[in-house]
Amino acid sequence: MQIRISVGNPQSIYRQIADQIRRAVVTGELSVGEAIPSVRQLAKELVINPNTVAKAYGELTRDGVLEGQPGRGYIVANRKNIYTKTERLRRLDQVLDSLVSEAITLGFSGDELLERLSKRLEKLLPDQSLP
Amino acid sequence: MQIRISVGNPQSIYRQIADQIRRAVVTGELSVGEAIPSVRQLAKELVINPNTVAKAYGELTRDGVLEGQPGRGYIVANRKNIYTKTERLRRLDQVLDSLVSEAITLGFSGDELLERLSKRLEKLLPDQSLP
Amino acid sequence: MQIRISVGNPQSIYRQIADQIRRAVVTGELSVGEAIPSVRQLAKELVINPNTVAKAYGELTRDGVLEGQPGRGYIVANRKNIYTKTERLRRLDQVLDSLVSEAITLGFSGDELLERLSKRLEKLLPDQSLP
Amino acid sequence: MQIRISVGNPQSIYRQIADQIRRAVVTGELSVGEAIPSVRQLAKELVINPNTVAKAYGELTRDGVLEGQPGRGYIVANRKNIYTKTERLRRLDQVLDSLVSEAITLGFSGDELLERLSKRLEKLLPDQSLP
DNA sequence: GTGGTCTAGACCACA
DNA sequence: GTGGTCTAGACCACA
Repeated sequence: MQIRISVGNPQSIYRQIADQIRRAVVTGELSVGEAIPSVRQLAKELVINPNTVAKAYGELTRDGVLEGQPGRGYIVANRKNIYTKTERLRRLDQVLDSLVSEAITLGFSGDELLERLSKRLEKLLPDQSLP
Repeated sequence: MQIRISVGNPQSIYRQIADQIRRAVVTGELSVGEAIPSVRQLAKELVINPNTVAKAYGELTRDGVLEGQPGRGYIVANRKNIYTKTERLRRLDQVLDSLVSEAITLGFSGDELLERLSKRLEKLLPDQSLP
Repeated sequence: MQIRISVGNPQSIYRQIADQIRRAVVTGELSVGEAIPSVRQLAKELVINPNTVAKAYGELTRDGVLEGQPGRGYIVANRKNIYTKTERLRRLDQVLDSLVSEAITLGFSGDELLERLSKRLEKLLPDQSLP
Repeated sequence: MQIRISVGNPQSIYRQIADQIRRAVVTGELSVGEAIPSVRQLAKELVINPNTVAKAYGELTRDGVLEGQPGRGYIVANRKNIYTKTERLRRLDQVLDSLVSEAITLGFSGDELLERLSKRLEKLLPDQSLP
């Protein structure tokens, strides 16, 4: 898989990496058990500090998206929900609130936002079929 | 107008203030030319650091929502959009893509995500009616 | 509260810090809403790098033990279970397996281990009364 | 004797090997003076790096569980405890305290913890009978 | 080779 | 003042 970062910093670098891996897992570009680039390899490729990559991988591991194979890098983990329903909603709402804020700042209305999300979902998840 | 902040961390305080003023302008609660509380007055009222209020007003001024009246505080500006439609959509989509990955990772489906966004919008923007 | 670290490294420094704060919360030495030392202050006190303290606080925040107050440091969070029953058991078992390993290495039998845990519980939680 | 490893990450591979040999010695499955598989043979059998096996044997040798027979592999040593009772308890308590904090943080009570430890012991040490 | 920990220190956002 | 991000780089554990 190909990861790209942009220094035009809307998002921090480690977040850009984590997001892209999340997306690749979600879209099936990466499958369970598949190895991802090692911390050092990716850092070299992107010309960033290994610590930054490690931070992204660490977050993904804590969220159950990746799994460290001691001494042999990271693989895509067999996903399962580790958070309670309440906690999952809390996390979703937190992200949604940021989104709404950002949308308002950009001058979009609630309806425009909903419609645009719909379109992105169709594009990102053409074969809608998650739990 | 009445501004409220909550220390519950989801959003930074300056963003809470800026968003509330944006909404008030957008819903017509504040009209063009109307004066808003001074930096010091609002900071005192909310028991927060004046820098925080100044940061919010500064962002709103840069975005053309407010207009500083040297020596006499801020008034609601005659608003105009700064970004082109394309640029605004590009920025929104960036945030939306991040949201979708995160939501799916948390185990939500596209439909659940849309529904939840709807609910948050009702809560955050009860009197919907944007430009 | 007083945090102490020892370079005799059975545990990494950030882990020693996290453990001690966990314990202080559990025993009631720290109560909900109480502020803990700032990252920089504690780092200075312990003569270690701020990043190391930040790592400990970060873990505790992710586990819902602490809560960051943007710009104003960390406080003890209102605890709630964020993990599913399955995940909580998985995490407990992981720690238990390490413990058993360590106990075996030290030459203790299973019965001795159980008995000793009993004693430690009495000492650490004299007023047993958790959910 | 039959050694099994699992790549599921809880314990490092070398530790899994060392623990299994300790258990076998302790339960009498391996008796004093008995030879164990050579580093290369076991590594080949488990399809792992010989360094990993060597690391396990090294630790066991330092702890007096095994004895290297120059040129002829390792045998089970006539075991003696290296640490004093006090030192062993001190080390155990350190791990136990860490366990208790973590368990309570995860929402388990002392009783649940004891019960769960019991279960893990049954699973990990089915034929209980230590020195 | 792999990742994990830690330091020293810069720079930024926010209160 | 607070924490967050990132770099450069050392050293260690493990495979």
